[in-house]
Amino acid sequence: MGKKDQITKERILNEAEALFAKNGYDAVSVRGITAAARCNLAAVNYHFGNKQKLYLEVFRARWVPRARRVQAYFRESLASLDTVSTSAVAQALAEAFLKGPLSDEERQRQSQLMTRELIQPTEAFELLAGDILRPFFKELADTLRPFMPEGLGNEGLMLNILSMFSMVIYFNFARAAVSRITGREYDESFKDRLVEQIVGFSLNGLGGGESEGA
Amino acid sequence: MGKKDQITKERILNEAEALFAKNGYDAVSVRGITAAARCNLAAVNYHFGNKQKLYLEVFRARWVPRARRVQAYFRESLASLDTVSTSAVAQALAEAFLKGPLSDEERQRQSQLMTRELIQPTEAFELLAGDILRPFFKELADTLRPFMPEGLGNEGLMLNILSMFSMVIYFNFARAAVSRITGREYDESFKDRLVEQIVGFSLNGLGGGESEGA
DNA sequence: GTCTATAGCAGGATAGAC
DNA sequence: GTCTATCCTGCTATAGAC
Repeated sequence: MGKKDQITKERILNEAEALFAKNGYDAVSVRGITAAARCNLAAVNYHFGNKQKLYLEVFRARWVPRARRVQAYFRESLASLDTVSTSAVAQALAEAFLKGPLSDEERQRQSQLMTRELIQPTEAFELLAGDILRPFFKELADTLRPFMPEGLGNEGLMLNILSMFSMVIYFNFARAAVSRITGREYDESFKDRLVEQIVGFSLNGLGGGESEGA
Repeated sequence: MGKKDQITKERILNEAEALFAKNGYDAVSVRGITAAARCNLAAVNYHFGNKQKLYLEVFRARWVPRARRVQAYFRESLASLDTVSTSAVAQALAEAFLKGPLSDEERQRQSQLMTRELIQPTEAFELLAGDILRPFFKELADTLRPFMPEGLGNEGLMLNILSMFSMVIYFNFARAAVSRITGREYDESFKDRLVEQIVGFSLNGLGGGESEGA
């Protein structure tokens, strides 16, 4: 993004995204956004109608495309392998989300925006769930299905995927707590460690369906 | 809570907690709180000083004590067993958090308040992490340590605990997404299913090959 | 498309009566 | 301890100049 002459609309979108992710919808004022975007207060209403529509546009124009980039990265990681396995899927998933194609700042924005919608869904949740989560989980299910025990139903498979997913997003959004508990900063070496952790933890959970139940 | 004549201070705390959990700090107004508590606007400032101090008091007077109840429930579950195992710990943990001593409403409040602080820590995070999370994770580590492989350092053990924890809180706070993906409501039978899922998934992740418990 | 100016209202907080 | 009345700040949104 070397473009200094970004049009105002783009600058607003960028600053709005950063602020909404960091502070949440209600804590962010249109004044704060336009000040950060070095433009006039009225620009938000001119370009987006109102604050709520700007928030939705952040998801449409920023969040969703980045989620697709992460998914594409995941897909290419898998495609580059000779043989797929559960551990390969877990590895590709954890790497895509924790190291993947996004900058560290983008990754934080992405997971903060999503987690806020998971806690307290708004209109944006429909977009997030319908356009991204549901299709992606479906894709993961299709990929993992051949490796799952025969007795495992679709629900069991989905819960396994959600369990993996919970770790991936937790280690992204709860950085403060994770750093405090482990005493480690989120540098490259710790992210490698987290990928290793998620893969190791998931691998057994995914492969060991037979130890469930009584 | 049959007391209709709760003193105003208590009513304010209750309503404030519900509103802060549901909508987040910034989306909640002192006017909204006092209206819900059927008292005067000035009562918040009289009893708590200001809005921020009321928010902190919600954690001190409501969140922390409830977290202790959940921990006590977990401890008693373990203490009631003849032999402790990794699967028993995972089971007790998942049950304490997903079924445990709290009402469903309390459970939602609790995890929403915590998750908001995990995404975006405020002063309350110090309380939450210092008084509850850190000691509890330490306790879990001491309990699980004997069952872990010799090669596993403290960091590995902590990451295992955090992995379990991530599932537990995810299945509490991301109800909307989980329901949407699985197509299931959070009734008792589904909560049982989630406990089973967390135990099964964690058991192997924790390296519980020696899984003869419960 | 970007600006200034302002309407119109909701927010936190306080003063002072009771 | 609870109330009413009020201050003042900051918010969203719009009108209209340029």
